[in-house]
Amino acid sequence: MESAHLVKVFAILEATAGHPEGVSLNELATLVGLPKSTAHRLLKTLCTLGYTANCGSGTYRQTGMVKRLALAANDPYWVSVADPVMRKLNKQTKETINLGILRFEKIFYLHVLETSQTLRRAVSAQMSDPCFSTALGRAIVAFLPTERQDFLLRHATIERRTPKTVVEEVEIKKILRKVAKDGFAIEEDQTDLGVTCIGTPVFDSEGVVAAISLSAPAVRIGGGTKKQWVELMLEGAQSISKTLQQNIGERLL
Amino acid sequence: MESAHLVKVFAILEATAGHPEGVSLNELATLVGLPKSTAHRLLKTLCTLGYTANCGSGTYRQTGMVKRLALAANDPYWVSVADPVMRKLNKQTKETINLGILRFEKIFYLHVLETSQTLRRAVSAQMSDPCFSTALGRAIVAFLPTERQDFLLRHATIERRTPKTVVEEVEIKKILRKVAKDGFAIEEDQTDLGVTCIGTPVFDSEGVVAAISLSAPAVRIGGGTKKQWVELMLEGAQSISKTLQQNIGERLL
DNA sequence: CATTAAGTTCCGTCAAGCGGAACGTCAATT
DNA sequence: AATTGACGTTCCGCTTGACGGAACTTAATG
Repeated sequence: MESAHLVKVFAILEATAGHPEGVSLNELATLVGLPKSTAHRLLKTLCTLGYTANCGSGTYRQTGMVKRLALAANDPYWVSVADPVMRKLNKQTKETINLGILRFEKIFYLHVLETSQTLRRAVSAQMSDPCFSTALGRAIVAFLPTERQDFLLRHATIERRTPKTVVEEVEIKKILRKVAKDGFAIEEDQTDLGVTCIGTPVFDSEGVVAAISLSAPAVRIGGGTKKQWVELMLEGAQSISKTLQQNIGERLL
Repeated sequence: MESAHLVKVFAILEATAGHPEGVSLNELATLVGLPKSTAHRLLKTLCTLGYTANCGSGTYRQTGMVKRLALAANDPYWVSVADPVMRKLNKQTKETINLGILRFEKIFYLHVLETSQTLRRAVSAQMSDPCFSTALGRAIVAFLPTERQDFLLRHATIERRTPKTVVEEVEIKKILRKVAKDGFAIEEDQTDLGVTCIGTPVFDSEGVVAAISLSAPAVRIGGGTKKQWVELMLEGAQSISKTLQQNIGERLL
């Protein structure tokens, strides 16, 4: 027979749509006509996938990810918001600045401003990279709810891009904790040998949605420079976040 | 382990989001990193559920249903569009006029204008009824793609509300074909004995999204009156459809 | 403190998803 | 017209993970 499973999942999603403040498990279960335990299991799965969230005391609500299902049209919007800030960073540092998002367990580049210097790592928009080895990825993942992090750790392909790429789950977890503590990610030789990246997270009103990163040959990132650039990147990301949060609802399509 | 299934399904949905014109199976499969046959199977399921559609020659696109997942906020919009028309019908006929939509295999009433007469069938917004026995439901289902109709026939609970309720699949199919041919649904004694309903479908740019119905005690619907009211209901539904189609995109949130 | 209602977890059963391989179909190329 | 290749679609045996009743936990109420 056909996927009865999906019918139920979507029924639950539709049902949560009408209740931005959250619905109780019971209400949901009766509304969609499902046994409590089944509704609960599905809801839990949806939570680990990030489409719903448990807002305490057993009530559930949709997250922004559901909107994003329909509105990948958001991509150009994010680019348009981030671009001015990225340009400024690009000018100040003379290095490559990227905007990336997490989509099906991979990092996709939405926007890339290349360094004007000849030694550069050439990426282009629409390309994707694994999410644990990139500063961009780490800057996003570290700020996701832990259940979603665990899920990604278990499912995302962990690819050894260079001999130095960290691939042990325990190590990755340690790194993510540090990123969460620091507020930014730094990565050396993880995706390409000789390339260092600084990644900083971008938040909308619901949490991380993207990150920006600076990537440059390690030889150009000295001690003082590094600290300075981290500051610039953090400021940049915060300024993008602020714009996103001010425009809540204005540009959802 | 956790629902790998859902991850894939949502990956596909997210991937289709960026391509309103449609994506080829191959592109999708490689984009989300899934074997072709798997991607194809999931896509087919999503199609029968109505969330994607096959736009010929093996390319697929999202339908408006994905938006509706996130935007049950559309409900008030539809009510606001339909209300003036419904009021007019209510005044002209002096009977109860309903606006309903199909949601997880049931008909939900979004808006009800009751007759002023004392003999009435009392429904209220937010209530739900089975989809095959109501004129409202039939008026919607009859205009859905056949695969989705079949799916509903197989999954929706077919409830015998009165001794006269039609419950045989073959009979229901026959009725739906007639509704599709006529452009409206008429139902007598199917949900409540002594109650007759006339249902007419409302379309947005993508297809049926709702229906309006008139429900009245059979004793008040004579031969001439019936014909006249069907005309009025058809006109009303068309006028609502027209408004919806003019506002494409304007009010998606 | 008993009682009820709601959320959460468990677990044996078995339906249903999986995906490689085989098959159709169409169009460009020789 | 035959050949090739690329892509969409279907098949089917293997195995996974969904199912949901019942038991358990927690919170609110009298």
